Amino acid sequence: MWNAFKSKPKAEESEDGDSDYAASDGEVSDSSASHAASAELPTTSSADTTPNTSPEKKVPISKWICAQSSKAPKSNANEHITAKLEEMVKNYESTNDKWRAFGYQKAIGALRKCPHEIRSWEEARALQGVGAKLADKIWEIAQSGELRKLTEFQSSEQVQVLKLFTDVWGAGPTTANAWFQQGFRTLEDLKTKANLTHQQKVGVRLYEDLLDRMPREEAAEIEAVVKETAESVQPGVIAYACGSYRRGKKDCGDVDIILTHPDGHSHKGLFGKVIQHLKDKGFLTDDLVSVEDNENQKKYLGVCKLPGPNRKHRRLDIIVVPYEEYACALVYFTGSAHFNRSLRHLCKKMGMSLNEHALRKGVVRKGQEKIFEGTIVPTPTEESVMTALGVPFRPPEERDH
DNA sequence: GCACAGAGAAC
DNA sequence: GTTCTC
DNA sequence: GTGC
Ligand SMILES: O=c1ccn([C@H]2C[C@H](O)[C@@H](COP(=O)(O)OP(=O)(O)OP(=O)(O)O)O2)c(=O)[nH]1
Ligand SMILES: [Mg+2]
Repeated sequence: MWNAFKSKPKAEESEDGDSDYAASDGEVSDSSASHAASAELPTTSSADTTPNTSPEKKVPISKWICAQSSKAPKSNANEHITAKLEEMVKNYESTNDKWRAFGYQKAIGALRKCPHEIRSWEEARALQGVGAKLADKIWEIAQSGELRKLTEFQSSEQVQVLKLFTDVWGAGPTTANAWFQQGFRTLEDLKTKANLTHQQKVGVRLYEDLLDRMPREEAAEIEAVVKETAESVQPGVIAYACGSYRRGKKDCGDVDIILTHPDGHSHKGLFGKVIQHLKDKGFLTDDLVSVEDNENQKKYLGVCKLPGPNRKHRRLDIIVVPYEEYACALVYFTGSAHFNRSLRHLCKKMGMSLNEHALRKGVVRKGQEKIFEGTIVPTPTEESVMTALGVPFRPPEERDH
């Protein structure tokens, strides 16, 4: 029988990441030579290699999405197209075809930024990230309003079930497919017959609540609870909601809170205390990722519920970071994920590296592998992280790629 | 044919 | 080491 | 999926 699931290439080291990101433009792939040419964006004006200080490689930055504001035309003139392509992304993600999903996501970003409606194949093909295959599909939608490939997915029981299962927190494509192969088709099957990890049990039990997004006002209430608790445990603590909330989104999938302390050391031991206080209050209802014996705990992922009637369970993520890493941690935790991946990809092209801990220069890689870590570039602020890369500073609202 | 970010935690 | 998530 |  037909199998919609994309198997992993057998051999070693499959790199990876996950499906989505990209979008808008630039960020072409890679390989040796510095990009130089490439057709590219209308905005590309040559003469824009990074003003980056000295030794790093010169890389034109105008085409990288992290160097551009995410602000798009108020109304998406190609909504009828992007809606269908978004569906395709979900289908491909659930079937473990992450790089194909990645490609679609990139094209969607370009379509969103496009101020006019795409009507012809040539218009579509001219967009960064749209090749012949996607131009065919975009043209098909523009012409007929339909996408046969999407209809095909919708009539596949396997794909529909994989989507249902990958929406369980803690279950990805591999697990979802294993369940499908075992004959499971519904959440009830999972509850009664499947082997579930702790995370997946919580995910099934709170399935609906955890798929829901909350209004930002509710996220602000959750931020306040954590902030007050942290302050009571360690006066002077810095606590902010990042993620989509900090980017100003109207609704948030969860609340991402960063904790640190300006004295440089009082963040130590904070984790255990804050989590314990929140549990004593009855605020946290379930843990998803939380290190038992703390001290070096980096993150807490769990579920909370505000007091009172008619409240849903909400996902809450907390990270605690040393003050010296605050700027890089803020950039990371504010996102978006696409923005981060773009920024990190750009770093890599420049012979640098960026993670939630630090920005490094003089990094030596052999292929994908890092041979020498390089040295830390001091970055006291978010702005310093971006300008060190030659990327214009963007406020959180403009990093919503 | 290669690269598409980089890391923490659960199992 | 793989899977999943941020 | 795209781009090189
Ligand atoms: O693959 C990922 C996922 C997340 N992040 C960072 C950016 C993101 O903004 C932040 C918080 O993650 P989350 O999944 O909560 O994303 P969000 O941007 O807050 O969106 P949502 O409203 O769905 O929570 O962590 C990454 O760097 N890579
Ligand atoms: Mg979030």
